[in-house]
Amino acid sequence: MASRRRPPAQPRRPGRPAGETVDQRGALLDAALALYARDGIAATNLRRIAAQAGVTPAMVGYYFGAKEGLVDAVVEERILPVIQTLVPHVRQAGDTSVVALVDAFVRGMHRTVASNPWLPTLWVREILAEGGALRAVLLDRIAPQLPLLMAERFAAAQARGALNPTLDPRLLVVSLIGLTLFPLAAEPIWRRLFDAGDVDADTLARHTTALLVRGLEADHAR
Amino acid sequence: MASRRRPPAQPRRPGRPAGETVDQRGALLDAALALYARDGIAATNLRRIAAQAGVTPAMVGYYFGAKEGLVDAVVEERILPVIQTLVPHVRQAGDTSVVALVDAFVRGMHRTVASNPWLPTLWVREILAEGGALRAVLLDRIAPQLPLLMAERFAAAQARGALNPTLDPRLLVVSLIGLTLFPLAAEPIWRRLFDAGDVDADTLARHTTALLVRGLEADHAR
DNA sequence: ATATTATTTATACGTTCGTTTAATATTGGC
DNA sequence: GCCAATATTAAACGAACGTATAAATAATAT
Repeated sequence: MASRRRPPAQPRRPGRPAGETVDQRGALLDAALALYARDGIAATNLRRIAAQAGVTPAMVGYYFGAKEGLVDAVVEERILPVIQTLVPHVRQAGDTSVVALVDAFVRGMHRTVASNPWLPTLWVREILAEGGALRAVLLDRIAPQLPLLMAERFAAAQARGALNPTLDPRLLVVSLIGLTLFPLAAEPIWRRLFDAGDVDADTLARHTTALLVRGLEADHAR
Repeated sequence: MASRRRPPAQPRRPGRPAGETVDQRGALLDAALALYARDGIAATNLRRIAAQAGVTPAMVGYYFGAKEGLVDAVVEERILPVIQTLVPHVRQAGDTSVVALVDAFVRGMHRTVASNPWLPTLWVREILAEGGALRAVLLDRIAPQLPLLMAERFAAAQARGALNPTLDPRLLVVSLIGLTLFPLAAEPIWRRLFDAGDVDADTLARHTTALLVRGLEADHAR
């Protein structure tokens, strides 16, 4: 866990540091991502990012021009690469069956979030929330690769009679997000609310696929 | 729609206004709620609220003490009353059947949001988002009346064999929110994403209950 | 009629924030 | 060994924000 880097023992004087230089630019990106996820982009000020990275606020201007440049770089070099890892996983689930596709998505999402816990929080505040800084990124860069692809596959499956015909293929994509990313984002809430310390990652995944595949019904083959 | 109230033709002088006084306090609450929903509580400054209410920022101090007092008053007098209207609707759906309970919740939520369009936006930013100003309100005031009640009913139904036994009754409440409030909050996104101008409120509600009751399966009685 | 209370504005204060500028120190090419 | 390019800090500026204060005007009580 990268916490505060430097207890500023003696405040550095200006000037280029000697010897092997550390990656201050990367440190700023890491600090920014961590704070963006914790507090939101708008609520995170450059002084805190700089402090966590162990540099002065002026370095943001030096490396990224301005706050917006830093946000863009975090998106490009830290966030998008992580989301890209989801794509092949879902794509490989081919046109075999709807259940296989849905299962691949649920598992892939859980795996991605397990190794990138900042994702749900960031998604809520910067994509789902109106005015979020990353909504354009979803619409322009992510959507064509994942949501639109899945909607097409659902529509095709429905056309060949392999999917509940009362569903809307596009809304089914929305439902999928609502049953995966949303519960992961709301996890702190329902854990406290229901005192659900016993629910582990596997229980959550099994509940989700069970609801999707079978619905509420008690008897499978009634 | 209550837009800017006063094109400040001639800037008022100080002093108590003559004649029949308007409800400036209520105007501040209305303006605050509208801006809280549009921009978020943290991002809304008192000067804008005051401007939309047609008064000066100092009136916030006069009526509510400070920013936090205004937020509390908006919660107490504008937000909680709306959420309360959901409770009897769901409560009346008694222990008859799980489908009836779920249906009552889906319909009730859609109806509440239809007449209070600010609800999903506010929910995302102030309850779902970490650090949101209203999460404590959910946990302390709303949760015991709705989510906990529903979880109990689901558990009871499952115990008597009237609900898919692979589901978790508590997670089912989370799933319900993820299939109702979340899609309503994300509506601007998926409408643009899928060019879904044809989807109306009824289509959405039918899709949701269809997925909940039956799941993905094509053949109901296979 | 006068005094007190209620309501409202103008103004100013202290803080925080994003950004800019000048200075300072090191590296690397010629 | 000099000189330009690179990397870094300290300091400060202007804008925006929450809040406090004093003055002003009307209503109400005595």
